[in-house]
Amino acid sequence: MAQKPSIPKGTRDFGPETMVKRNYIFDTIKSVFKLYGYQPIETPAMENLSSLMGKYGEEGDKLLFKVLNSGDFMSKADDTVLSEKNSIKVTNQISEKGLRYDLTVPFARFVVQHQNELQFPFKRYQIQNVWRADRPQKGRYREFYQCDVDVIGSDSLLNEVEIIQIVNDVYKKLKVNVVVKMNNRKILAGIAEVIGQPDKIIDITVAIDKLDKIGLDKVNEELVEKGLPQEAVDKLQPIMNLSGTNTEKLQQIKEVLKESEVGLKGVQEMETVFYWLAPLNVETEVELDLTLARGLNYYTGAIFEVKALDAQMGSITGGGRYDDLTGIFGLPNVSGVGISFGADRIYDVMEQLNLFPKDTATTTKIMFVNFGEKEQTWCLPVINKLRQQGIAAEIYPQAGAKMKKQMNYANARNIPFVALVGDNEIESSTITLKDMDKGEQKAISVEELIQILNK
RNA sequence: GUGGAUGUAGUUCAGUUGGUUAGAACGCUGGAUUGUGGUUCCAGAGGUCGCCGGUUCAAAUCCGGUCUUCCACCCCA
Repeated sequence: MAQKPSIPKGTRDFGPETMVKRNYIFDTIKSVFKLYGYQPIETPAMENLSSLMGKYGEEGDKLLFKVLNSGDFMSKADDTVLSEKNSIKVTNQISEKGLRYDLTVPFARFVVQHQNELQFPFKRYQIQNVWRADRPQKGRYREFYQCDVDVIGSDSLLNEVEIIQIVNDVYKKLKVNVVVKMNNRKILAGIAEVIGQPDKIIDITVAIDKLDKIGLDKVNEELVEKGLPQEAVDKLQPIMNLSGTNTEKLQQIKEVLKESEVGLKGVQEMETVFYWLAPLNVETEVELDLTLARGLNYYTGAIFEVKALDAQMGSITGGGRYDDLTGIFGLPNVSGVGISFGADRIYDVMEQLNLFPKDTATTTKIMFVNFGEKEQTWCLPVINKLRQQGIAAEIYPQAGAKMKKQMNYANARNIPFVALVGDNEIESSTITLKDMDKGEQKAISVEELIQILNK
């Protein structure tokens, strides 16, 4: 007895209607990327585990899918390691490949490996799926697509400005209302420095990040729990209570950070970005949010996060600047900045808000009813002609199938026109064209048919 | 990884304190209509009640395990 087929947890099949909508998102994003001069690359689904481990923090390592070695890997494994039953050590013995967790780290690897073939600053885009062994929920999958743009080999803040423009253009095209939240790791480092806890920066940022969600009191509790002295937590309070416009916030934070060189550098970077952005008439709101932390620990400068305004969903796009990602792979001092659009979450948001254009559902424009082999033979050259004109056309493949069945098929597939060619039409060299929406039909010539369908 | 909910026809869901042969709507197939779909009418097919085990004379219903989906935490696109 055949077992019920299924797919792994957190993965999905996509049917035709879903794919049409997904492609709409991919095409839109891709068109904007190209418009700004980015070039496409792809990298393998698998990377060497050594390239992936340690880049996403401790949590990230756990969420990596590891691929077993090929062959009789167990016989080669060290017995003492196996008997220890330590998962991490055993993994090292039996797995040396893993599925990519994001597109940024493979990109850094790519840049280092191909540095001599690339023209810097290198602007690339990459649209591929990534895998995370997370527990699935709404808007969280184990396999999902990221659409990344990065520019590497330039530390100009113009790139940050460009990324904001790209975000604006993409969401304007998709008709999704969003807010771009921005922060800077240097400011966060400065804060840690000023309160005398520079090595606690990760704990501090992770806790501050939750301000919206759990409130000030709980954040303070968590900070104390993580081993921060009370006086340091106290010093942090004015920062968490910042308010006003971006400029006002920066003004206040500058005061707090006046002792910290890094911190002031961060503030200055933000000021520059906002200054250059101002005359560009970007409609999307860009908000300085000092509670924005982002977990990925390779970020060193600007960090971005984009949230949909009209739907409840985690961040749908995120990124930032990384000063030394390529350093780990042997190419130091190359700065990059990029951002990643989460296609699956964007899809969920657009589905919720009903933002997909209706006509994307149509594929074939006209279907020829198949009355029999003789009629079929007459129709095929006509269909060829239509296709040469770029008109999507097809014929029902079963010669002489019941009319009702054929019409039903066209209707179910949302094909807007049906052509009927039987004895009468062949005799007079015409085609009876039926408009499925209006239900009207008329006899016309092939030339007229092309004209009507080309509209 | 921790805690909670969920699973019944292709789909969305009913199903009483455990009690004959598990239902509805929509969809599907055939017919009314042999050159006309979307409306209507008639008929029909379709279920190991997620999976495995246990309690019971008897389990969709109670218990345990497991998997899926969803929710919260963690983290994130």
